[in-house]
Amino acid sequence: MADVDTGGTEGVGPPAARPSADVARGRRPSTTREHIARQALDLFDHRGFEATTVDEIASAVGISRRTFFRYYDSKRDVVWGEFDAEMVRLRDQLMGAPRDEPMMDVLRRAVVATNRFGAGELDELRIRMGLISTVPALVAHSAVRYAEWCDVVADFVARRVGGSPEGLGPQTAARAALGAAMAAFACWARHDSDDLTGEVDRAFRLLATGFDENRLELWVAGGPQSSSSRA
Amino acid sequence: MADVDTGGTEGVGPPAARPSADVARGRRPSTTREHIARQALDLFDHRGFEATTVDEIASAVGISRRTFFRYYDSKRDVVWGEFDAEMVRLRDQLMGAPRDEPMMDVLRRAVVATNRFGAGELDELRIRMGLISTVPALVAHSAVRYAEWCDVVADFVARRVGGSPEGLGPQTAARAALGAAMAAFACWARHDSDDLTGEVDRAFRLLATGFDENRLELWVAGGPQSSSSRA
DNA sequence: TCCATTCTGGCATTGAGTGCTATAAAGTCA
DNA sequence: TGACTTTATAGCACTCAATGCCAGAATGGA
Repeated sequence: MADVDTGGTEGVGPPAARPSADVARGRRPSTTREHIARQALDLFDHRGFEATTVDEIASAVGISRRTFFRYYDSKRDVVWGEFDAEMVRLRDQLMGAPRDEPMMDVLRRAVVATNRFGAGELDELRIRMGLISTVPALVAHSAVRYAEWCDVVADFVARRVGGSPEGLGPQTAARAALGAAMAAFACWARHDSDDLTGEVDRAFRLLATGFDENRLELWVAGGPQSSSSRA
Repeated sequence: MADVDTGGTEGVGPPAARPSADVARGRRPSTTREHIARQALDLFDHRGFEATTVDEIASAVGISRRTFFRYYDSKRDVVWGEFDAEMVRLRDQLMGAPRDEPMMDVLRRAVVATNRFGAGELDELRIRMGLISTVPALVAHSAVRYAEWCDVVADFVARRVGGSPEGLGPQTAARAALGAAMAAFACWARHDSDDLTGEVDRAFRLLATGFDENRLELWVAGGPQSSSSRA
């Protein structure tokens, strides 16, 4: 697990890794991660992910191929945007929850909370999630990116039930929760459910009730919505 | 999802795809998928997956690089061996279960049943699973390979609870079940739990009870073993 | 022997990703 | 203004996975 980070971590020093030093020294970056991501997503959306080469992205942005790889470690990583920041938010949500709130409730609320987006972000997010859940190379890469997500959840579960985060219990809970979240995102990205929050919420209710086939109200779309689903 | 199959599916015609025709016509294959897999796994185990090139595998087997790619679509696929055959077994297990047996029980039994291995296979399996759950490139590829597994489970769940296999319910159940299975395998491959069946069994009991943090007996290793865990 | 079939090997090509180096652009300090 | 340091960029060379193409080897059948 050594290439999970987003920011380039190479010999010299990547542009985005500058921790807002006192003053801006040295040559200024000629572009931003966001700008590259926008151009790239546009190309991916129109021509397809595999059909778009890094050279094409670079020249669309107006930088060299080599510079592209200083902003993103790989072509795949572009689709993930600023994923790391959400990881911090997730951890905060989980660790900050009251101790007496049921574990699975905390988990559901945390995932819902970290996935609340403004109307302006939703279009781009749908493109991102659509790519991630359909393009084989990105489906594959998602496993690596989501490993970090799993670690955070496993830590949380281990605190609740005791034992090591590496143990079977926390690992199983974390990976199952990941599955639920991925299913919600994929369904939302595919058909035009305008209620991402509701999908996440329903998925986690199924998870928390052990997928009881007798509680049909949990399985039917448009079932009882949680209060938090009215974003 | 177009490159999920194991057997090479290229222009000419792959060796392993021959459906046992009447007689053996044409030049005979100079090796087998199994032979290649053995040599490759040996190299991966000793030198590491990334440090082993396809050229090295090919020359270890005594074939050309080009021929390697006629037996396996990619270097990653070698680690997966004959994964497709198990997919058929899983589907049979799920579809053949009595209708009145609880859904999650069927699922648990099916996964346990499709993962029963002889003592002779366990060493190689542990190497395989260790690689799959640690090497980033293989962790990534696992998402693509397991997509098929998810489809099978989602079909089964959809039959039980109604609705489309693409719907949120079946997708969530399938991906969560996959998470449970992966956690069990990873834990077994990492520390030397000699009881793969037991790990799978425990993971699915957690899943079926909604990860209830109050039922501590489910979370503790060595808790109440199911009858089927005595392999 | 001729022929169709099947597998193999070599060659060329594409595309991702990395290491190295020279250079451009910016601020700092004298 | 002119070194000097810092930071970012471009270009080149290289490795490696993967794919298409084609010639040729091995095999059985007519």
